[in-house]
Amino acid sequence: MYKDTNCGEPREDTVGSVITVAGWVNRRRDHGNLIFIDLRDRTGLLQVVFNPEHGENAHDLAQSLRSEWVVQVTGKIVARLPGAENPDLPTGGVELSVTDLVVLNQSLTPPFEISDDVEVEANTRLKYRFIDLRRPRMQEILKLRHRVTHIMWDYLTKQGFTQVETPILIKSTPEGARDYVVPSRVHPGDFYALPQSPQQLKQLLMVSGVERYFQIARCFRDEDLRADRQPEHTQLDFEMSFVHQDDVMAIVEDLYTRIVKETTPDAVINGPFVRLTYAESMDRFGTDKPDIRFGMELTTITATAATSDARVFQAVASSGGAIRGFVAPDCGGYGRKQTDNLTEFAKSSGAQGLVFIALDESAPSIEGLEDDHIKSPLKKFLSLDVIKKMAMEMGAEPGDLMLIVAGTSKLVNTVLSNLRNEMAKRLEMVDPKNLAFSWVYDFPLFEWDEDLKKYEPAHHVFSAPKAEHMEYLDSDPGKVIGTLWDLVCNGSEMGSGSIRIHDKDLQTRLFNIIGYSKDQISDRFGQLLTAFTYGAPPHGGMGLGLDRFVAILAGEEAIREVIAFPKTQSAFDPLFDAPSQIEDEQLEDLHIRVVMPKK
RNA sequence: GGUCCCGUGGUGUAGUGGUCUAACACGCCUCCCUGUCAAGGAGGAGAUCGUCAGUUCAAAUCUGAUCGGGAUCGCCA
Repeated sequence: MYKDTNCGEPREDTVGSVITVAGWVNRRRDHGNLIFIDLRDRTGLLQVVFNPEHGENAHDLAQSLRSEWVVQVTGKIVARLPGAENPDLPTGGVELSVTDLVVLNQSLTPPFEISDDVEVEANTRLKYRFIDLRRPRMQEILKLRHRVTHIMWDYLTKQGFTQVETPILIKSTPEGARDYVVPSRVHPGDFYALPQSPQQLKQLLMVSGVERYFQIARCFRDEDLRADRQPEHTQLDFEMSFVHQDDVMAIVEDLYTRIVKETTPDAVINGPFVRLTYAESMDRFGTDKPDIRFGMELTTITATAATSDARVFQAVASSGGAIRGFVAPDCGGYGRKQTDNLTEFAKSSGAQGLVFIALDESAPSIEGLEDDHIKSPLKKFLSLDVIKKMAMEMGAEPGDLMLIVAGTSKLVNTVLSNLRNEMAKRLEMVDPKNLAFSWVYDFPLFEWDEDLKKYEPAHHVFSAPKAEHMEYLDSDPGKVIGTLWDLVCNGSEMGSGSIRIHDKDLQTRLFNIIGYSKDQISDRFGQLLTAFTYGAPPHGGMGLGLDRFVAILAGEEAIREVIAFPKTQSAFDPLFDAPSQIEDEQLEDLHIRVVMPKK
């Protein structure tokens, strides 16, 4: 070993001991005859002092030291001079008085400072990710992520789960996202696909009798990126036999609560997790991933609004649309600029417009509202009675701002849920330390796809319909509720699970409903259907996004921050310059010809 | 595919038609300095303002295109 002690370890009780440490020069303070170096390794910082009286050669050499050089130093741990202690460092009571210095490696001046409080452009950070990861914050996140997966391994092992690896080179079964694809050399013209998730594999493992499987599994999707989406992400994937919905939820709830408590003691986690049906969640929050840390729940006022003279409202109501809104408390004093800004925001989410009704705080009550208490672009179309009625339905008080959107119910929900989150952010209604988990369950099995004019699986095709809804499978598939749920935290989807179908005939019926042909079914799902004919146990499980979970624990918005080597929004890796062209010989081996797109 | 924001020494920012021969902080280099810890002091180097085209007597600044980054809708678990 190049060191017998870590930089973060020495304390007052080891004063007098002679130690050797090794690490990076974090900072240098050169006083001429006295040189201080903060030496950094994974455990922390240690001040080392070069004093010619204790090591002349070392002192001479130390004059050449620069940031990020890698050095090994030997010396004696001494107590700091009274008054020279540094209370900000755990090792701040002592320092290393150096007798010997070995330069293990020099370093160029790093492209940016290794410090948490320097914000560097994303591209530069990724190009020099190996340096970026030296920052204490990034080291902390890497360790946090490790601890999370460690607890998962430990906990699930104790619960009788077996970790099984599944292939990365598998078959393209296009459903949902676009596949990443790998050409085969041995089979000209054929391709593997990288798994979007190990869904079929884990179900096969249930048929194999594993009963309790888990994997920290890499999943790939060739879709456009977002702050919370990378081309490859990691999920805690698990599956259990002989379980019902509550059994699966109980495992996750216990596991996630433990992880939060053990890794992020400052966080305030709710328990037990809130349970909402999909229908209730859509009704109250307009989304299936509600942030339940604040109120401002949505109200439907279609009937009342339709009685007004506002043509927008009448038109929407008569065409079967929805008029909904929520109350932003104490925002009745918003000026033109602020309301314009909100309208702009609503439009960016797809709204035609945003109707607001500001209620002046000087109004004695809702009943006592007078005409000049009200500000609204639709004021002349809304009678005082209608406004009062809408305010009462929505629970508005004098001084509040009512925000209303009209349109198809899907659009209204999208706009209002985005707007609700935005208002919470602007009004600083959320404490970032607060982790509010909820289970959203009873999802519909299918969604009508307006473009394709057919039903699409709301989650995936393997979820079991509720027994009591079987009768609607053929008559009205949109009505069928599945044994299907999501885990949601702070408005972000953390994972989804279901009780799966384990019956060949039922699974085939589902495939038929979403319009798969016989050939497509046997091509993509033949192996699973065959397996179901050999004694498949009832089973269910979940896939839980690890990156999002760690990001929430770390208080980061983008999962990029919790992935060691992430890609940019255009799925590019500036560190390796990937993707890149390959040699002609490689293409030839793979029987591939490249056709560039026309400009 | 759409919309929006950003791109100025190594890093982060200021400058939004002429006074820019581009400013500031940090970093970097040289010298001085034995108690600093975001050390201090003195001096110095370093940028054709992402790229290309255009408007103009004059462009970092205006326009268009393009490239790159980010946010978001579509898309996507």
